[in-house]
Amino acid sequence: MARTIDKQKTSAILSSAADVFLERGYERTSIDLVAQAAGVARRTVYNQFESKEALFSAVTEHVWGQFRLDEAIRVKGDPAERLTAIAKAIVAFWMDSKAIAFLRLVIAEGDRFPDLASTFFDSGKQPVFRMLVAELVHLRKQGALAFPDEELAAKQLIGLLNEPLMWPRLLRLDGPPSRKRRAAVISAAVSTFLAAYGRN
Amino acid sequence: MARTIDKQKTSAILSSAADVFLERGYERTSIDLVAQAAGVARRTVYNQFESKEALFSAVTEHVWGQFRLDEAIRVKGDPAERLTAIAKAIVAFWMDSKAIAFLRLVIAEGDRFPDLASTFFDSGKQPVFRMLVAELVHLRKQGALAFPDEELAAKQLIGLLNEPLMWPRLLRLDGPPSRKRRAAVISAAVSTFLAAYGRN
DNA sequence: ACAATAATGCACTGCATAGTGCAAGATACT
DNA sequence: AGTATCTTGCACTATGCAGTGCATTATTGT
Repeated sequence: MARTIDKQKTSAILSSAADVFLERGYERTSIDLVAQAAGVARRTVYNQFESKEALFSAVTEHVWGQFRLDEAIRVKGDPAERLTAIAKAIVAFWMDSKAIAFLRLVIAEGDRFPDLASTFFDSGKQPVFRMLVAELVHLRKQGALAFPDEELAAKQLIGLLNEPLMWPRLLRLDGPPSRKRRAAVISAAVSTFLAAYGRN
Repeated sequence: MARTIDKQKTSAILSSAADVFLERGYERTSIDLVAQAAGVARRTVYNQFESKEALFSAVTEHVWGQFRLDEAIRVKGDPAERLTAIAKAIVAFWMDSKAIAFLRLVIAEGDRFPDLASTFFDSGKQPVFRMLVAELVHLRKQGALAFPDEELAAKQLIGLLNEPLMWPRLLRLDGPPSRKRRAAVISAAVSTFLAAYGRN
């Protein structure tokens, strides 16, 4: 063998395709556009990816890898500090505009690519959600919290964060929130949550 | 004049086009599909609407008219009852699967049709939001509630409702919630909110 | 230098679709 | 009945795009 597939071009294609798909959606993205953005011949795209659908799948996996939630969240201290740490992680996840764009894509193309929504959910939301539920159950066992339905409680906390911070961005009505704004929303969310379920 | 535009056909086109656009999105909807769904010649669609974009705009306006929030919300009683009434209205708004589909469309096509998102916000979310804010301010003036930022408080309440009830539907992970589930979420949201901000 | 293989460019097919033109038929007002 | 006007169906243009074939060029390990 004298030459192998150019890995640099492969990743240039993946990364450019990610940009284009995230910005324009599936239908309005042509292979021509992707090739041009990657500085590569269209034929090369087809040499490396079976079809537009295959490229799209590869792209979603690729993009996905960039969003892995930081697993190393320091959860310690009193209940307020522990919940604040998790809340910060949730908020940080959506800070990246690409994460928002990806969510838009999931919502828009979820019908045509059913795996997309479930993968997004399983790999993206679910782990945070599970961690949060586990933490809530832990705190309840300690007697620091009291609530009847831990899953609903977890969703409530997430809603207290996402509705003010993520919604307007999903609808393109706002840019990323300032550090101050984030801190205010996180603080209000944790306070509200603890006022309802805290036992102190 | 011996004949006017057939209003029945016009509304058949609008209504069928709404179905198709809401289900398939803008790009994947062809005028052929719309005409077929409406039981009308494709040429007739073009006789009545300038272009696909014009049809789409007419459709969004038409769909929009079906979603007007019920203005006749009975807000009376103690704070819990008053907030529950508003919460019910918010939840009811999203019960209709077409409202969810419309939201999906707004998110997906907001880029290509910038008016869409702002109109949706101004005519759809904003009125409820304003009403809720006004009610919160009213209750604060009465001394029944205490909070520093009424807009944030309103978003929190909306988040407590939407995160559990609307999100999974937007991502096509769930169907419409049962009456029981809705009641549970509304009750938990109002309780949580009052635990944080109630003064009794 | 050589050989193997990938990248490139270009022509090409095939298909879906937006939008137009037009003649024939249907419809409703007078 | 007569007339104006809308509807319909069909042919047609133009465009964009997915995907393929192939000859030429560039690259890289040996």
